[in-house]
Amino acid sequence: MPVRRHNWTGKPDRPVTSFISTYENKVDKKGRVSVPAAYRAAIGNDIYQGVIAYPSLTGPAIEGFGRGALEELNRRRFDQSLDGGDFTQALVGRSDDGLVETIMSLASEMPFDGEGRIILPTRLAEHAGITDRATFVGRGTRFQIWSPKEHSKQQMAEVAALRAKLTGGDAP
Amino acid sequence: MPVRRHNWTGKPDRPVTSFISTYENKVDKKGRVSVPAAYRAAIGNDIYQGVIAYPSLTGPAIEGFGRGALEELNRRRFDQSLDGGDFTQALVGRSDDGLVETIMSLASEMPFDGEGRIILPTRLAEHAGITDRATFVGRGTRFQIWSPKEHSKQQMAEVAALRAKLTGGDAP
DNA sequence: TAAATACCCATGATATACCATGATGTCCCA
DNA sequence: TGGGACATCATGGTATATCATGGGTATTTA
Repeated sequence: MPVRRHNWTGKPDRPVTSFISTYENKVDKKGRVSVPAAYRAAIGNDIYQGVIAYPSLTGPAIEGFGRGALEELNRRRFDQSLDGGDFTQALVGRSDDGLVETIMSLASEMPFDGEGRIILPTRLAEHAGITDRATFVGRGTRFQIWSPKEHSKQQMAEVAALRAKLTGGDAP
Repeated sequence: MPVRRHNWTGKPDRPVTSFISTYENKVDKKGRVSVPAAYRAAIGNDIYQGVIAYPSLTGPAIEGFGRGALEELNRRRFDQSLDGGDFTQALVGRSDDGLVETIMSLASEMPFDGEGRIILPTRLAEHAGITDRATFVGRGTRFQIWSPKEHSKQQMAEVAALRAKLTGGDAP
């Protein structure tokens, strides 16, 4: 059993690995989905082999991270509150920081099985409307999981908006 | 694959490489194309030996650059949100950052094989109308891949526009 | 004890690594 | 300066490893 250890040296010892491209995978009747191998490689250096996920607050999707990124975020949040002398926040949190804390409470750990699959918790799957297929969407520093149908709608909207912005206005 | 990952010291260990000139290469029936040796040399200092590409949002072409550039971009994005104390952005992204996030989802990683070739994903090839030949076009900090036919049209249009601007009068 | 989860092995499809070859370009020396 | 030796490059094909997927069985949890 791997011991949980953390790197407290202060600087990340790995790149913020990039999640790119989109993949559509099958959800079997046990609720398992393969995380795309490219994503696993990006997470691969984490001690904890799995992903952290929580329901997106802006749409019917699941947001996913490697555990390393999440801990990096929390560590820096903690450090910052100490550096600012706000020990109260470090200990009990502060109300106007509620968004991050709410997200933490909504997050789930989803460990890989031997083949690199995860089990989508029903709560998350329902939020994203995922039944038999799941679309993994790279967003650079994190990734999302969509139902293929919702995602194709979303992607068309995104691309259309960007194209309008690039061609409609005076593009650089 | 025991390839050592990026040590990510933070500063780029390579100059801003330049992609110049135009090359037309063959696409074999497996979808492989040789990346021009000159481009490979420009990317060569990257630890990741390959290119990142995504469909151009403004035309039938593929945009490409080295992977190192991508990691640098994402690392900065992540660090900035953390350093700026905007932890929410690190978690859910921000709407005005949509360009980067959409491109990440559209992008593909294309590693070199032993001979310096890449495999054009069908989605990208179709977007650019590439079938059996591909034209690599250097654009300075990045490059593009066109179907030869589309490219010659595009190039004629570009040259004509330039000529008009230069001869037709003094441009603004 | 039933249900849910973790662990193990199997398999077809596909992508990757590896090897081979001709053509073109470069360099060096007479 | 001519020409040959050599290196590099683009290209083609085949063997191998990896990946996504499926299912069975042990093991934990309620």
